[in-house]
Amino acid sequence: MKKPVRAGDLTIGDLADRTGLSVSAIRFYEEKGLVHPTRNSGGQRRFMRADIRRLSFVLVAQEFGFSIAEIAEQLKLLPDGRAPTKADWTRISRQFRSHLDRRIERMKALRDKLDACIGCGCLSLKSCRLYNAGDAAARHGRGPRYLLGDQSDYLGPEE
Amino acid sequence: MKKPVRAGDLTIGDLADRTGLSVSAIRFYEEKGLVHPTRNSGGQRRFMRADIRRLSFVLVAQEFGFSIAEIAEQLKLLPDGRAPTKADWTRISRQFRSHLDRRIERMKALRDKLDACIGCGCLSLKSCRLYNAGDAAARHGRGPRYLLGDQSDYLGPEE
DNA sequence: ATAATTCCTCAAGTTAAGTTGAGGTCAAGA
DNA sequence: TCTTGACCTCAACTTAACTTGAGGAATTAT
Repeated sequence: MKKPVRAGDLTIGDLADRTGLSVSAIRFYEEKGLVHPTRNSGGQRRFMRADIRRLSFVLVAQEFGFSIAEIAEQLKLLPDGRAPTKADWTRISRQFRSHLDRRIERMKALRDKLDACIGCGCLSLKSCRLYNAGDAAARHGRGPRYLLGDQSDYLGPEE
Repeated sequence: MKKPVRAGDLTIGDLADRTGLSVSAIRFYEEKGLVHPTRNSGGQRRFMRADIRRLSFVLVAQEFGFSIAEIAEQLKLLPDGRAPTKADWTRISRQFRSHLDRRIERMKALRDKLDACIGCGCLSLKSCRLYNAGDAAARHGRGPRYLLGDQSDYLGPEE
């Protein structure tokens, strides 16, 4: 009958079973600062039960397309030494929700632009000026100037 | 005064200027089958104006989180030899839109689960059974069993 | 006709997010 | 106790999506 050495302490394998992550992924996440296990006398990692939730959060955030660095940023809002309280989780969840909302809004905006573009058939020049320019959340220093149907489809006055 | 060799033909540099992509990225995309330029007598690539739109589509789709492979799949719906017509673009745009809608719905569903989780504070066990299980679009063979607050927070009857 | 650009290929490097494997230690159960 | 399974570290490999650089050819500008 396998039971935790000390109630509330989990081995890396336990945590893997409970989150669905691989052991190697959990070690990797530790390296990236997403979890901070302690070590037992023999040098093995020991996790808190709260880490199950921490890693679940990581997985969900990844599904939403957040990078590990961004997730680490969010997780800094949780206390490190003690187990997070209800208030701690509520705070981080709200923060996260607002990030999500922004992402969803951005997707919808892009989709609506695409819709407009379908409407015009994406072959006329003037009627399809769908810029990206206003998207605050656009990737740094990259991205398309226009959506579909760029004004440069028009060769210019010399033609 | 720089002008296209033949009306409608663009060098890789022209295309880079017009899409905001780097020259190397365009070569890379060719390799991945996203564009199919011809070559001039000297072996240099020559693109059609329609490729501006093709690459804009690639950029937008990437913003939405589609991989190059997925985008290539979509672009197969466009004719390869001739320039795409309005009907061609309408078809692909509609296809794409439905993919988008599914993605947005999925995000919203996840967000709502997260909301429920905020409601319960994510610390009670039984009240927070937010499974991923039903998500058809979940990544293959991976992902969290539960959202935040796994039932395994409950140590079991032996405690 | 030259010089300056731009283009070409091919190989190697880069970042993110992990996985895999070698070689060795720790812990749990019979 | 002893063996087997779980764990440890560290280095190297993997895929996606590109970038960078070397060495050289084609175009364009003067």
